[in-house]
Amino acid sequence: MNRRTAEESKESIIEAAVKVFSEKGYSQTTIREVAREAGISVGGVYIYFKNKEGLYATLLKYLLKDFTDRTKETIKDMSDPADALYAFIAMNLKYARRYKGIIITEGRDRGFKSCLDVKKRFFKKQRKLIEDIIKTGMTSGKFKECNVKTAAMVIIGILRGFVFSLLIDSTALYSSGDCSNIILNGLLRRKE
Amino acid sequence: MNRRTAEESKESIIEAAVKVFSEKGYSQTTIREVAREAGISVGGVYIYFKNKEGLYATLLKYLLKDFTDRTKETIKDMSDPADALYAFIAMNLKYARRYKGIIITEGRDRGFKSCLDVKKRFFKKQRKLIEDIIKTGMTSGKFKECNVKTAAMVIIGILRGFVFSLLIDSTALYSSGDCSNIILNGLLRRKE
Amino acid sequence: MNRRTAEESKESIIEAAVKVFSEKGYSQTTIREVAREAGISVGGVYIYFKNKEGLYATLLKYLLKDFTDRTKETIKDMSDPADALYAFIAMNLKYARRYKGIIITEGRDRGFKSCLDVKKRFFKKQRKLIEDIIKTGMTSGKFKECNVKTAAMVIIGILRGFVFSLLIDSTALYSSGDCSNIILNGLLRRKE
Amino acid sequence: MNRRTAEESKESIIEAAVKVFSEKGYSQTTIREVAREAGISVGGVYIYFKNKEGLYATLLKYLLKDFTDRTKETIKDMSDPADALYAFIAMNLKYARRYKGIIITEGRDRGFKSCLDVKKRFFKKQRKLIEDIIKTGMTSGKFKECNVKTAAMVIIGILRGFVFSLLIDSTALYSSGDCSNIILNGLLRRKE
DNA sequence: TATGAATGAGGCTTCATTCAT
DNA sequence: CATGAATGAAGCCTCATTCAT
Repeated sequence: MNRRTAEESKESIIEAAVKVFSEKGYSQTTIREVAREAGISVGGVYIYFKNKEGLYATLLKYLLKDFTDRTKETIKDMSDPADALYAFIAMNLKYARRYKGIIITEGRDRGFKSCLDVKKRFFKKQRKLIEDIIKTGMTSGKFKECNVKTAAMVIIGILRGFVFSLLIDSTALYSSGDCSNIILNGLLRRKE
Repeated sequence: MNRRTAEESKESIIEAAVKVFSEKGYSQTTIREVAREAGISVGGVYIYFKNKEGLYATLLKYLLKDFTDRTKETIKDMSDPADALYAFIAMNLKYARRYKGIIITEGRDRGFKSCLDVKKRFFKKQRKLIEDIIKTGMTSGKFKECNVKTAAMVIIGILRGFVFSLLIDSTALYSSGDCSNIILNGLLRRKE
Repeated sequence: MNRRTAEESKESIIEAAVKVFSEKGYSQTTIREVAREAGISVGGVYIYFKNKEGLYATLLKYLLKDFTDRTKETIKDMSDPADALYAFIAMNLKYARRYKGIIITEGRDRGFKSCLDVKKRFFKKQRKLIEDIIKTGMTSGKFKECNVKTAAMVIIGILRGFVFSLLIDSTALYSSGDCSNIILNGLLRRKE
Repeated sequence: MNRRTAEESKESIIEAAVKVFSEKGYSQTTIREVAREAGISVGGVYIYFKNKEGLYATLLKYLLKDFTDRTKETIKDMSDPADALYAFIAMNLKYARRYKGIIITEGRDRGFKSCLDVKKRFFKKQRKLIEDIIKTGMTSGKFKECNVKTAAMVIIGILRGFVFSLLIDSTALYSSGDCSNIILNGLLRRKE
């Protein structure tokens, strides 16, 4: 009846879930809709995932790992920290647009330990990436001295904020360039 | 049986709703719980509000207006734009901590036109406030020349991001001071 | 729409539950059917009972208490222990016929601590009643010396067995008289 | 892939089913679990059995026949009816402990005509065995005169009750000896 | 206005059974 | 024969909303 292998089915469910959760958020996503989108029956979803939360956690892991990998790959060979930061930001904004419903998650998933852990680990990795960029910038003299950890958190905050803004306006907001520019230069006039 | 006036009842419902929605987010909040918190019956809520969405929209209006008013009041007499920006940021972070469940809202409320409009209007006002600060800074020569609108949006993004970060770590993150510092000075070393 | 008071509704649900559980046993009873039998909606059942298990536990308590009370009342004034034992047995068989599906419960409810506790307490009371009868009989010299506790348990076993037999044959089996006779006299011929 | 013959597979399924049904009862037993226990696939079960009910009926037949055979074998050469009755009771209690989940069956299987028939036939055989013992006892003058059929049913009831008691207390109850003693001697003091 | 019992649609999940391989 | 992915009906439970009092 169905020609797919188990692996294919599981993947199609994850992909469907990415799509639906991303559009609707956790609470508003129904298993039925994920199943329909994946071309499988409702019961079929439960062959591969323990329950809704388990599906969501798996999807998160899958998505965030993919994102981290791509980001690392992109940044890897950049020597100029400003370029790297720019690339990092661009990458984030791109992903954010696509997966806003997942990145920004609603209240309920605070209760899902499995999801929280995945996210925390992800954000730790992200912060590490930014911290490395900033450190490199400081070492090379291109960035000024600052508290690396704090700076990294602020930048992550900026990016998160972007995602949230998308949920409200959904139209293009500031571009990666504008964003990077402010982060790099600040608002204050240089005394020169 | 109940001594409250209609106005009092309505207000107590809104206050209860602020509390509960803020803690649990939209989907996880039940009318029953709001009613209990407000000391009114379930049916009573529907006397004052058409439905859950209507209650939420009203609450948003109430909360965001209150916030805008307070912010304006705080900033009003500050002459130094850096101070004003700092105050603005501090105010935001404080509110964010308190009302994270409402500020960050889940997928579903994208579907609530009434809510979206309220939020859009609020963010427009907020942006206006920041833009004014930046303009003042630029006029006075304290801030460098930049695209005011974009800068304002980026700052708002930073603040939104902070709220979201709260939902994940819930522990203190960066302080208002750290945040302001980066926004004002940027990461790049000044050539001097 | 519905003129019943809350108490009436709750009672009608319990009565419906007694009927349905008794006919079908726990697993095969659906909340929907209980609700229909009680003339209430499915959701209505959950106003009064936390869940299926809770409804079952309540029903058990209700039914078993009623039974214990009636039994005590019946036995109370009987001076002849043989008469009392006979009455006790008759009472049991009568109830058993009516509530076989509840008295004999299936595997699953072994997992319901709340139910088990109710049943254990019930059986303890029952045993106590029989033990008192036997003791009285022994004191008066009408019953021979024996291990009271064991004898009581055996008698309870006999009665339980009767219920179970009903589930298989459902037709009348042995009468209370036959049953009492064997318990009282045993099979062995008296040496005289 | 699988080296078993058809017969071996079928047997391993029955044995697995005996184990699982006995532990969990009919409703709580899933075909999946039986299959896993039997080391066969879910679909494999349906090769040998029409459906869950069919498997259960077969299992019953298998189990009860085995029991009847062993009981007959045990009793066969006993000349003293009291000894035989004692052996019969001991045998029953032993089996009951092991297969309580099957002996005591939940509501649903009342609907399974196939199962009912199997059980009825089994109980008829059991009763026949007891009746023979009692008759022998009466003929030899060891047992007093009584209604053989009724006495047999009461004894069966006692044994059934024992099984049910196990489901509630699960701890040891009365021993075969205690049980036999009461059945043989009754409670009433002999006038001597 | 106020109450809160009642409704019923809809969500999550399980599981006996089927069927393509 | 055997596999196990897939199906889909059905069960439990929740909750926004209504309405008789």
